[in-house]
Amino acid sequence: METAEIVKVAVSAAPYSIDKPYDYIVPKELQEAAVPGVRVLVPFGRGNRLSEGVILARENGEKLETIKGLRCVLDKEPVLSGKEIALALWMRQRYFCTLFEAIRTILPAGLWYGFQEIWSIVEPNDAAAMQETVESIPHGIEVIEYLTESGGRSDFETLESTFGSDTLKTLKALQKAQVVSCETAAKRKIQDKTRRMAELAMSAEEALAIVEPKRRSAPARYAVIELLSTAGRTSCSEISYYTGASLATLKGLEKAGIIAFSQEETLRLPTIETEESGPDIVLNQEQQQALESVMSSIQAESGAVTLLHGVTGSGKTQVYLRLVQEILNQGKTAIVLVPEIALTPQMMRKFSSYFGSKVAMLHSSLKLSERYDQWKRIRRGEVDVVLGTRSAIFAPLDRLGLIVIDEEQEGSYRSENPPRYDTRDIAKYLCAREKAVLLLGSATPSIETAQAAEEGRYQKLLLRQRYNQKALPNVIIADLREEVRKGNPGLISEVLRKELEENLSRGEQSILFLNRRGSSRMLLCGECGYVPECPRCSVAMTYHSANNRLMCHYCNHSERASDVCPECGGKMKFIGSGTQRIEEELHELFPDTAILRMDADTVTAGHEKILQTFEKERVPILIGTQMVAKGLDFENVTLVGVLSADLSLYIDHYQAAERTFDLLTQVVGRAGRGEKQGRAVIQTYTPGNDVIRFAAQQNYEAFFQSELRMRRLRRYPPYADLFTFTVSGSEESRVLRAAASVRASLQQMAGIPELSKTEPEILGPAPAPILKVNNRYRYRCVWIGQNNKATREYISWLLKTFARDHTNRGLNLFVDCNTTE
DNA sequence: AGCACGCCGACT
DNA sequence: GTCGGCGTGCTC
Repeated sequence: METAEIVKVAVSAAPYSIDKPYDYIVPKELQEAAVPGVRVLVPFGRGNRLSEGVILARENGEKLETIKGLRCVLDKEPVLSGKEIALALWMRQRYFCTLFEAIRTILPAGLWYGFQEIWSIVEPNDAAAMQETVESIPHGIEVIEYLTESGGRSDFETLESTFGSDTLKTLKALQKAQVVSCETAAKRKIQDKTRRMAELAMSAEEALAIVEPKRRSAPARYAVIELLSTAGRTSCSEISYYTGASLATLKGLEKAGIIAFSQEETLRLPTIETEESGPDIVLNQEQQQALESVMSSIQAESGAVTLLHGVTGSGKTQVYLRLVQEILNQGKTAIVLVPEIALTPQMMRKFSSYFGSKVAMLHSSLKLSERYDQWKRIRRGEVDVVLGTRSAIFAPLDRLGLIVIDEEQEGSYRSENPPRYDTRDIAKYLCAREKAVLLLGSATPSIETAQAAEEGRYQKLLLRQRYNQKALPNVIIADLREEVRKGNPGLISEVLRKELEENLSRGEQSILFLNRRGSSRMLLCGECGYVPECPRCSVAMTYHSANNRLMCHYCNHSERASDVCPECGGKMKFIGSGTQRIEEELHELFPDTAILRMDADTVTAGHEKILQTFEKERVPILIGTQMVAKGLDFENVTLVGVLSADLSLYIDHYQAAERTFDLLTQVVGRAGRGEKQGRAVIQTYTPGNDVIRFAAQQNYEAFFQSELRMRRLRRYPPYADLFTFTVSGSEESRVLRAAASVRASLQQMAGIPELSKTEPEILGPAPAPILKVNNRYRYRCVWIGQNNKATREYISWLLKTFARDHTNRGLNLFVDCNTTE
């Protein structure tokens, strides 16, 4: 048996149905470079087109005929460690994605290459024979002529755009005839940034002696040498800045051998105004106890999970900061995660005031290059604390001791694009592996987390005291049915009106929430009721006043907004989030009162700006949708009104109650942050509803118990796991038929003894909430069972079988566990 | 998925 | 005979 160096490669061109580590032989010239964790180019498939891949492992194995050779290595050193490769393998079986998709998620986007196929003319041995062959190939002459005009070479994209969809065929034929050749060029989207540095190439005395005589005639040269003799190695741009010398002057000095150039890598990091270091953190007794409990878990190195359940304003952040300090003292590192919206400049400033340059921030407003450079810093070990949103969980920290997930119930911890990972799962995996502690912080923990804590699977810590002992706001429930009976058809109830009046007279501020998620506006025909829909998706398009266009959020389709109905010729009018109507109603009730509104139309002015105006100018009333519900902290706000508490309650989703409770609790918590007692009015059509009652009482425990009962009854998480199978395709009838076949397969699956133990139930097929997106229809089936290894293995098998079945060509099937939508 | 191979019908 | 339609099967 002949042996050779073989590498296992995760190939990007392999779809899920055939994904596995593929073997490749390492050619002699790549023996050194081809190590696990580096990216490579490999021939893949019948056409041997080059595909990007990552080496997972290397071994000495049998040199089989079928094994192809590695084409080239793209990295000087590994971009993935062995641990990260293991994580990718874990993610694959957990989220039904390919290895390469998992790897792409783990690494920063800026690291990836863009590939170009460059086709070029081969110098012919026999020009006449070549001419003949080219003529026999369809479009051969045109392509060759084009290539000749373009200097003998061109990239595939350009060729395809000039010659159409048959271009590849022509090129392949020409390649076979050895008239053209193809090579793949890789180009990084984000380049490493370097700067030119200069230093003296001789002693300072010698250098000065050379430039001194010409001090008058060449002052710039003298100034440069003077600067370098005191400052040492300096970047060329800085030298130019301080001396006014041009790059030409510097180059002249280099040519004369007086100074020497070198390259130094620089990192593009966002500048944070470094404040003086923060004051010592003083914890109250509860906080201190929590700190000590977590510290002993860390000491125990058991990879435990702790829930820190602290009411709004109980100072969870203080505990996080102290914990991180302790972790750093032990020579370990920490990741602190916050929800998408919460990573405010204040939070960042706080962390940098305590941890200075040891902390790296990863948030959504970073540029691709900045994000990539932060990643490099972390990987080099220059960072001990990472503060960021969801994807920061993949920060390549060594010696990890602690992961904090703040407001762990937030939906933004789940990725909305595949692989749809849940950050809490990844964090649990990492902590178990590193024997680190996972701390889940929340004022309203998710039901799953609270149950795990109740059952003792997680350690549970409570913070009951509000900071400065402030009382929770008084909450009044306003029955909107009663208002209708009394003949008040408006959006503002009698109770709320009175409370608003009182606040106005006292000069205190109020916030009114409309329980709607977005802030979008739509168009509607005032006569026939026609609403413009996206031609590719089954959704109404939203109106953007900035460009007077209708846009679709699902496929990015956009078209000019017309003020005449295309159906009946009637006049189109706006329907919005409702904030405008509320504003109008308030103007009638309180004619001379200033009102601020935050919605689609005011978005261009900037949220920050509106909030600043609200705070500084003490505008009496602010109206907004859910986007203003979170994280606002205004001293002078003593009244909060929820205009329509029920709206999020009757969404067909197992988390509807949990989300409503969470939202109401947060909204109510906005009132009375300062010295004065706060009040909240919750308007509802269902005042008897438990969720609303418990939220009004700020009684998490009661909500949790009742919701848990409900979940058990309905077989929702955490008592079962819901796997949603979505089939999509461009022909509705085929999609529906395929979805029915998925149901049949699931029913078969339910009969397997290993799975029937979990008493699976199957629902559907039913149309997805948004039937059509991007011209693809979607139907779903749901498997209610348990997310365990056996189930996942059968689901994986089902997915692969579906993809391999030729009757399903053009259709797509994907699975999601305990989905967000 | 993406690609080549192969087996049939319509044509110079 | 040959060109090109799509059905079939594999990807180290």
